[in-house]
Amino acid sequence: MLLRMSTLFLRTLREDPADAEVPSHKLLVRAGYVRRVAPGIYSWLPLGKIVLENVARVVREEMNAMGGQEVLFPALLPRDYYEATGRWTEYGDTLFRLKDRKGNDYLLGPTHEEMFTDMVKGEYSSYKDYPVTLYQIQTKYRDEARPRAGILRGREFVMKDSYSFDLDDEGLKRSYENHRAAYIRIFERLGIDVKICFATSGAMGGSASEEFLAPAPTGEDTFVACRTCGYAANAEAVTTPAPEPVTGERAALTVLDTPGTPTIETLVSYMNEHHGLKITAADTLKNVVVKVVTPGMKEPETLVIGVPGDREVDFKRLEATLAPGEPAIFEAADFARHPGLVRGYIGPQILKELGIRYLVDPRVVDGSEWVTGANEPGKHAAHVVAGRDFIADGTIEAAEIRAGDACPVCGSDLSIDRGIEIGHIFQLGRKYADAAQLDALGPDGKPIRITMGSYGIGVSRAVAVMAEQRHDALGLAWPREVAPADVHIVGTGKENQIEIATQIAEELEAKGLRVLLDDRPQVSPGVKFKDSELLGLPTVLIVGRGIGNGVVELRDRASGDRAEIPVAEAVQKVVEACA
RNA sequence: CGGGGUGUGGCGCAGCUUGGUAGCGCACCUGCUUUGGGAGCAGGGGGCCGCAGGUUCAAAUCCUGUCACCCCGACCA
Repeated sequence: MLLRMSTLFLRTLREDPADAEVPSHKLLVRAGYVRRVAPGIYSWLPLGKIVLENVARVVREEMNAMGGQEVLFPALLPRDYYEATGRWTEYGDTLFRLKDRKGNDYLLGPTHEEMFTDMVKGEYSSYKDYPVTLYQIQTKYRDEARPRAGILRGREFVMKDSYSFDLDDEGLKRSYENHRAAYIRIFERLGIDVKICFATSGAMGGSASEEFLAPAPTGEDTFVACRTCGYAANAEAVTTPAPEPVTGERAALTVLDTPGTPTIETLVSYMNEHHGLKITAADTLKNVVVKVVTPGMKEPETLVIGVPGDREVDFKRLEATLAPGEPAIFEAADFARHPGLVRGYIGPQILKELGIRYLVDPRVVDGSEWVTGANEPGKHAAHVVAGRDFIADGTIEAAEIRAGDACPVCGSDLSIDRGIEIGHIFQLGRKYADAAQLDALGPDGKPIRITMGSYGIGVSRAVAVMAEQRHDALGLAWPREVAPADVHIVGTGKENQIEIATQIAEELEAKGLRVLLDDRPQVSPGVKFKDSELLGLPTVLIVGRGIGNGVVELRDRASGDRAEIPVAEAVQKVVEACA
């Protein structure tokens, strides 16, 4: 492959586009890889298209190697497939819906569980056929409430999704592990740094689930990691280790006057100043009321969450643990309907009486002692002991997490970072097989319900992730495997440099290298250098002023290393550099 | 959906307060010069100022409405 910039359809921009915030968006647009068409919808120009295809190629090779078979479903789908699983309605506004000329409903596929399941059901019927893994690389459509960050999160994106179909749980586990191993290889080849994190399975349902998060400051997901034992988890899925229960004699519950202390902060300082206590926010028990709407339930449930007073309730974590129930803030009107709940002075002591479910942070173990509300305006209670003065209905992971929190596996300090979800694998189980009645006929003539796994990789997102993880002030720096070409040859000067550069380029092409040649006449060296850095090919060869002395310059984009080498050795040296 | 902001040649922006014949940089075209860090000089092409209505002798500018887009939060490969 030899691309000549004199004819290449490419225009780089000197300035960042006005709508770009994140590095990948700015650079991919400036370097002429993509152009925006509509919110969250982008076109791929020649160089970008090559990168995208390279990513897809790597994914395809590894999926085939692990035994996957590629298929392709339409992006345009009729409604009825999604009606059976209830997702026509469940998916809500995120689904792109349209009608054909007859007025029938169609949709643009946001994901294809139904199609895969249906296809397998249509073709396979014996236990002898299983297991099987199918995948596709397809454009997906999701009408996101707010697309952002360019390619990183569009409404149209390319995704590899695969599904494993197994006869039993052990088989599913095997398929899952195979995918996990394949994903590790894929991201290694793509040069994407990933952290494999325990995850919640969210709207898809299912059990075991891990996310591949690419650490990046611009990431939308928060995850914790333990340097000591390697534990890593999405913030939504982190578990809090419970301390040992506390035993022994305890002071009796005491109700104290604490006028004007509806917040933890005011409570702590009042207690310390007026009641001679020495407490911090962590010694208080904060009780947050929410109402939970569960699909299928008429009335929202009133629920009280107890967390240590120095921590906020993290709504994202709360939602993840309550799913499919949806928590909402308890408003003034709700308090009005529950006179037993005194805003700012709620204590768990009376919740049983009120018939309100009470869930606590795992740190609130039996025997732990707290300062909390006394269920009267201007009054709090001290020496409130869990298990004695109140009994919680269970624990809940809803408190915010912090750097330094204890690792649930080994107890070391956890760090917190942000990452981009680039892959997700999970054991779906039998949800879709149940909906589709997907069975195999067993050796005993009885049907076996198939169990499925679901595995995704954001292919177009991977392009943005690489840009996010591998760039500097000057531009992009692609890993070789996906770069638009192996080497960028720049010919600059008023003598015969371009001719020589072209010769070298042709020789390298003959040796099987992918070459980008800057043979633009009348373009100043500065422009060519800037472009080479912006475009970010891994190896750059400059055929310039050194030609008089018989030397050219070899550069490594990522490291910045430069070396002068004799022209005669240029081809050989480039081949070595690109090996 | 809540909050903030912006719509002016392909891209980035000024002009709007105080109405008066639309401007700058990049990109593009022509010529000459230049050639190792986004070149210089000269000349040139390209814009129903988001859309609709209104006020006015006159609207990019003022008023009303409307649409779109961007950014921050709740949802997600």
